[in-house]
Order: sequence, then structure tokens, then C-alpha cells
Amino acid sequence: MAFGKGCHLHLIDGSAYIFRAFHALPPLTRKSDGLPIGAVSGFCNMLQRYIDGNNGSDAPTHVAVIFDKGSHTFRNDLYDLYKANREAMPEDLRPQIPLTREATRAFNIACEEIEGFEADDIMATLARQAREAGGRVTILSSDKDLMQLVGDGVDMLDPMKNKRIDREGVIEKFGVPPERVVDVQALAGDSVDNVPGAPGIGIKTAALLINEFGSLEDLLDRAEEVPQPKRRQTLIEMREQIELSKKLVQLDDRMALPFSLDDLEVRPPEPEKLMAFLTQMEFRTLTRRIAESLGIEAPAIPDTTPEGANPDTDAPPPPPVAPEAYECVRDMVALERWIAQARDRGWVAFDTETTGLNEMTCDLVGVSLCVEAGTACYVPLAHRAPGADDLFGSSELLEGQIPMDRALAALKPLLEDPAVLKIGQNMKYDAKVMARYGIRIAPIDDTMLMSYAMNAGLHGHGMDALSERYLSHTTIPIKDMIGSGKAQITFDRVGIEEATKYAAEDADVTLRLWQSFKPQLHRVQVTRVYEGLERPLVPVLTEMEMAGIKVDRNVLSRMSGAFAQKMAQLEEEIHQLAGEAFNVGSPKQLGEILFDKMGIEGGKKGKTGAYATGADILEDLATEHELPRRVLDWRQISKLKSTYTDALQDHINPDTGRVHTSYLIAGANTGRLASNDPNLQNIPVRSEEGRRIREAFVADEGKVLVSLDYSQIELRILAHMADIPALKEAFREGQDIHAMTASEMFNVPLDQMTPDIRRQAKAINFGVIYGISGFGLARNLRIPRAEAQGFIDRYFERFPGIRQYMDDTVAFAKEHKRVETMFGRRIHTPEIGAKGPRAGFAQRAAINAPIQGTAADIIRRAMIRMPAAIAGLPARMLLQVHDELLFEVDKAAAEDLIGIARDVMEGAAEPVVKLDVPLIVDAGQGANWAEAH
DNA sequence: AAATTCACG
DNA sequence: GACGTACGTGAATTTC
Repeated sequence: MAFGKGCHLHLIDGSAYIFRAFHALPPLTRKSDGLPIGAVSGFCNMLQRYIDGNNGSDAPTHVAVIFDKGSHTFRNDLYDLYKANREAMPEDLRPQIPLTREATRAFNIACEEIEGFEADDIMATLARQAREAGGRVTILSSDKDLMQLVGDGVDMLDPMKNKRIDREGVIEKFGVPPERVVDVQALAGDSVDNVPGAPGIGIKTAALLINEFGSLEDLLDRAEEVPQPKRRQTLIEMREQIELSKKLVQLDDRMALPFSLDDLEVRPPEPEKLMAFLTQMEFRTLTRRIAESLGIEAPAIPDTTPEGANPDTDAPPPPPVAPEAYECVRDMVALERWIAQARDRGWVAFDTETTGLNEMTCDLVGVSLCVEAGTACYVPLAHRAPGADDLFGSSELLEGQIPMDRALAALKPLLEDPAVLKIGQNMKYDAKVMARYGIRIAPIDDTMLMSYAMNAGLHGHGMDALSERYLSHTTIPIKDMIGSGKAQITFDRVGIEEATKYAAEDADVTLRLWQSFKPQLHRVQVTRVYEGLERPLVPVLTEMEMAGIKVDRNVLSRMSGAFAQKMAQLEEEIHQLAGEAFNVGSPKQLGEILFDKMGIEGGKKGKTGAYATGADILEDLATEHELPRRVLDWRQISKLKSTYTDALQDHINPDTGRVHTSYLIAGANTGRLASNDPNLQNIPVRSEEGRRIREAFVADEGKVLVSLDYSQIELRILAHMADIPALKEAFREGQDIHAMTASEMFNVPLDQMTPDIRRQAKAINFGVIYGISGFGLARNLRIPRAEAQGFIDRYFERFPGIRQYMDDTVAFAKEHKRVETMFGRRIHTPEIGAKGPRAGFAQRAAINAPIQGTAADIIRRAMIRMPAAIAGLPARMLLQVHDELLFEVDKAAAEDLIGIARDVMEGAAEPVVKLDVPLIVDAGQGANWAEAH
């Protein structure tokens, strides 16, 4: 039936339905795989209720559900801050968006959306068309932005309150009739959509003014006549902003639509299609109820699926990975098609190929995208002919590649689109590479971090291993592309066809892993860990790593020279003492000199049969002999020179003059970060000589380095977790914890404490954190083993809760094959049931992990909150060293920074965890890291 | 590539 | 009665 006189059009505001459904309902997940499904369920319920309510005389002849699509509309072109303060879509809602489209179609209701337009504009256009054709319109929404459409033959219906809004209702709400609503909105502005309006004027004042002057235009033209001086001034000065606001709130009812009113005719339900969708969603009650109302038998829904099953129980299994099938994207038309597909889905797996492993120095060679298992492409951007170098080591780009700038310009809106989730494996790498090309990828998911949150301690989290383990698929080795060793080439020299298979496979595998992991996160109950402690760290670390820290090459190079001299001198003395020249750096040769030639008592070690010559052994020998002392000195300097003063210089980035480390988020089993390339978490500090290396880490001109570190954080956590009243009390009183321990253990009053007794207690305190043993403590303190064991026994007697904690933790580990931090991070302990020496090892690791891991979680929380907290200061967070954060800040703002950052760190456990002991942060500042620490 | 050593928390 | 032995990392060097 053609739309015309007597017809009645219903327009359903789909996006409003979804958000209502999402926020009104408790989170609900699909039983078989944990897919969040609450909003879809609520959405279906609302649609069903809508259909049930349509039996009256007022039933529609035409109906459509209208959705928003894309985040960029013509309003963003008018005003780039339009809807800028809108919060990101909740993670659990995102995957449900496409499902609501499916649901609408399953109900056999027309479902319309147009890229780059808001649903409101489509509804405005349809409403106008319907009126002009002589029909009536009802808009099912409560959105006040739509009230401007109400009028002769058009009204609104709030589906939740079942309240009809007509002309009178609009006047009640806005104080003006519908045709003046935009004028009021233009003046009042809208904080939700970030429409500026006129400052100081709200809806009430706006309505007053519009009623008095007749229209916005008249008001602005005759603003001089407004009696209130402040108001008058605002209207005159802000005229442009007000006019812009009107353009933002004015709906476009003249859109060109690719469909007509006739296409929206009400269609009878198709029970099979609807039932298929509802059962796939596993809506038991809803399926039964709708089946009843349709007068058919409700299909059975399988109860549940086995662990590790494919998430889409009703969907066919994904196709096997087939690298030959991947598309190579060589022109803009094809690229735009892929981008559109990604937008349609709301997610895309993304991967970059580069010329190296260092994100700060490598060049982008190509990117790959995957929108569905098996449907992936590679976009080559900078491949070159193999070997055909010119004098400067470069060659012409190969034909058939989209120019880099054009491709990136097309990809940027997608990669930055808040409505499209970008899925990666180790996304920090890709985020850093793309950031150097001016693209800030967001929002993201990361399969490496998902694996880490679920399976830390069980296996590694690299893509090849994950693919093997969870997809039973062996990925193409990178060696097949670039070779290895001396003949290794960079990825830009790999043939484009070969590269397509390799690169697109990575994106394909990443997407498949994501589809498998995403529902598992819920099932395993680590969603909070992943979303709260892993994923948010990616942008924070990206910023820190790209900021880098300034290192003074001259300081290092001067020290290097001095070290070389000292080493040469020591080497000569060592050779003389040995009576022959040998390589002091060779433990094997040193062992032979010491134990064979010089005949010192000592033993072989390990299956290699080599003598052990570690520092502790040489330390013992040093009391009797001179040579070992010199070797120890030589080794210390050699270490400082090779690892620090020399190697560090090679890490100074020529472009920035700074050193950019890279943090591994999923490196350490306990939740700690690890730093590499270079490791800036092990810069010397314990020895006076080594400490001076920190003088080379400097603040930029006009700035200082600020260091804040948690005091005794692991002992505090132990005191809380093991619930030791004496320790908790001591921390609350701000006492010297090691002196207190010594006093308790050895019955020495605090005022008679000696440094030596305190030192022993300190060693015991640390030993407890590591899972103490008599042997280990004896070796550490260099005392007889029996005496060490005596200390431990006494410690457990004085603090019986410690033993209890250790026993409980090991028992928990044995039962669950894992332990947990206070924030729910899981650390697996597969070796806990082992026999022999490995048993003790696994038990100590299990005892230590919750303590070390909880401390790691706390500083992660501080780091995640830090950027927002210090946003107003001229400061940057540069480094994390487990319990320390290092900042660079303008001199004048150093104290402000210390105050704010300290508050963030000391309060980082809250509100999730309330510790019985305070967290205390010490701070320092200076021109270099040695001074700041 | 493995083993050894040593820097850090 | 013997086994080994403090927790977590990364990097440079030598040796196989």
C-alpha cells in the first residue's frame, strides 16, 4: 500500500531504545558463552510490547526503527566539539549494537540508518514526507530534541511512561510551541550534546525571551532592547555562538533518503525468522512468550555448552585459516570498502607491519584488517624492490600501492572512531607506530592482555603460541618472510603477495582469538582485571614510552672512559696475581685459575661441570685471597660499563635525544611490568659507584625530575593480608618496621636497638615475603643454618598469622592451581603439585605472588588515574620502577605535582580495596635521577 | 641457544 | 635421608 491520506507512520528511536534497555536492566550474559546480551533482551522486550500494544484502532500502517550511524555527522563539521564530552560507549554494550539491528529485522520491522546522519534527522525527514502525503505520524521516543517535530498531525509517545506528547506537552516542557523549540534550545544550549548556547541562559529564561521577541532572529537583532545588562551583553557578544547552536539543534528534514515511505509498510511477523534469532540469543522466557502470542511451538534451547566451546553455538564453525584467500588492497575504492565493512560491524582487527621491532624508529610498511574470521586484507604501503638499493640504501616504492598519506587519511577516522572497536594483539606496539603518523587508535581491545588476564602463569601470550593453543593453527613464521641472521631483510623488501598472506593472517588470527576470548573473560571472571588493570594501561604506557627520558651522553661517555682505565688497571693486577694472562670476563677461565692453578678449595657445579664463580662465592674467598676481591671489583665496573654507560648511549634516540624504553604489560606472571630495550627498571642505585649513573638521567631545561615511591608497600600488604595486628599497628603508628620486628623477636627495647640487630630483622622481613627458608636466610645473613632456622621459628611464634597465611595460600594454590591478588588478578601455579625441589619453588612463588601482585595492581591503578589527575600541570609521567613513578615537571610546579601524585598513589587501592594499613609515598626532586630518588 | 653473572624492586 | 633452596625481572658476555 502506498503511503497517503489516512496512513499512520510510527517512527521508533532505536538508539534511545537500546540505551534505555541497557541501563534499565541488570547485566545479562548469554549462558553458552557469556556474550553480554542484556540490552538486546530489553530491546526485544520493548519491541514485543510495542507490537502487542498495536491492536487498537490507532494501529500504524507503516513503521520503522531508525538508528544512528557513524559518530561523525555534518554537525561535527559545523562544530568540532559537538557531542565531544559524550562518554565512550560501555564495553558491554558495544557488541550488542549490531545485534539490535538483527533483532529489528527478525521482528520483520523496517530498520533504517544512514552513514553520517543522526536518527533524529532521518525521523525529521520522514515525518515531513508523511505529513505532506496527508498521513499522521507518531514518534516513539522521549528525546526532547525531537520535540521540534511535534505539531499538526505529529505527536510523540514516551514508550517507557506510555505518555503522549502533543503540542500542549511541548509547550509545557519548553514554554514555547514546537516551532520555537529550536530557538529555546539554541539559547539554552545542551550539556549532554555539548551545544554551547548562551552562557547563563537556561530553558526558562530562553522561553521568556523568545515569547517576548517572537523569534530568535528578532531577539538577536533587537538585543539592545533587553533590559538586563548582563543578559543583553551575552546576547550581543555571543551572537555567533548562539547562531551556531541553532544550526546544531535544528534537525535536517530535507535529507535525501535511499528509501521511501512505501517501503515502511507494516509487515506480518515471520515466525521462523524471529524464533531463529531468539533461540540463538538463548532468550528462554521471551522465546516462549512470543511463541505463545504467535500461536506456535517454542523451539528448544540447548541448556549449556561445554567449556571452551565455540561462542556461536548456532553459527557454523569459522572457516579454516586460508592465507591464499586474503585480499591485497591496492586502491582507494577497495580500502574504502573495507573501512565501510569495519564501520558496519562496529569492530575490526588491526595490525601493522613495520621495518623493525622498535616502535620509535621503525617505519610503517603496511596494515592489515580483519572484519570476520577468514575475511581479512593487507594494505601494502611502502614495499620496495628487494635488494635494488641505490647509494643511500633505499629504492623506489613498488607499483600498485596506495600512497601512504592517502591511505592514512582514510584510515584515521576509522581508527579514531569511538564507535568502532579496534582489536589487536599487543596493541601498544601498533598504537605507538600509528601515533608517530598522527593517528591515535581508540577504543581498543587486546588479545594478548585478555590471555594474560585469564592465563598468567600457564603459558606465554604471544600470537603464535595463542594461535597454536586456542585455534590449533600454526601461523606463518616471520622467518619465512624476512629470513634470519646475517641474511635478514626488512619487511618492506618482502614481496607484496607473500606479505599479504603473512600480514592478513595475523589480523585474521587476532580476530578469531578475540571472538574466543571475549566471552571467556566473563566466564572466568577476570573482566574487571582486564578492563580495569590491563587495557587502560595501554594508552598510559604509550604516552610514557613516547615521552622517554633525557639522557646526557657526555656524562655517560666520561664515566665510560674512567671505567675503562680502572678496568685495565685491575686486569693487570689480576693477571699478576694469577701469574698468567687470561680473560677475566670468562667464569670458566677464572674458575680454572682459582681452583685448579691456585688450588683453592671449591667445588664444581651444575651439569656443565664448570666451577661456580658467582659473587657470593668470590666474596667468601676474598677473606683469604686477594685475587677474588679484584675480580669482584672488575666485574662491578665491567657491568656498569657494558650494560649502562656504553649500551645506554646506543639507546639515545637521535630525533628526540631521549631514551625510550618499552614496557611489557604481560611479561611478568605476577602483574608487574617489565621494561626492556633498554631496561630502565634496573639502573644501578645500591652501590655508590653505580648510583652515579643516575646522574646521566636528567630533566629538560627549566624542569626537574620528581620521584615518588611507595614505602614498604609489600610488607604493608603482607600485614594486611595475613592480618598481623602487631605489624598493622606499627605501620599505623609510622614506626620503623624493621626495628619493631627486631624488638619483638629479640626482646630488645627500641631505644637499645643496634644497626646489626635491625639489619637481621630486615632480612627476615624480606625473607617472609619471598617464602622464607632457613637455608636462604642463612646464606643471606652469612650465619649458620641452624641459627637462621631459629630466627624463623621465633618469627612465626611472634607473628603466628604469617604461618597461617602461608599455609592457607599454599592450600588455596593446591586446590585451585592458582592464587589471586586482592584485586582479583589470577596467577596460575601449575607446578604447585610437583614433587622434589620444584615443589618448594612453586610454593614460595605461590606465597609471594599475591603480595607482589597486589602491589603491582596498586601502582597500576595509580598510573591509570594519573594522566587525568595531572592534566592541569606542566608535567609528564616518564618511568615506572615497580614501586616508584618518575615524572618530569616545570620547576615551579614540582611541589604541586608531588601533592597531587602522592594523593593518587596513596589512595590507589581505593575504593575497591580498603587496606588496614596506610600507604605512604616518599617524594624527592632534582635536576637528575640521583638527586630525585 | 644456553649458561653465567649481575643490575633493579 | 637426600634433594635444592628467597620472589620477580632484562641484558651483556662467554661458551657450546
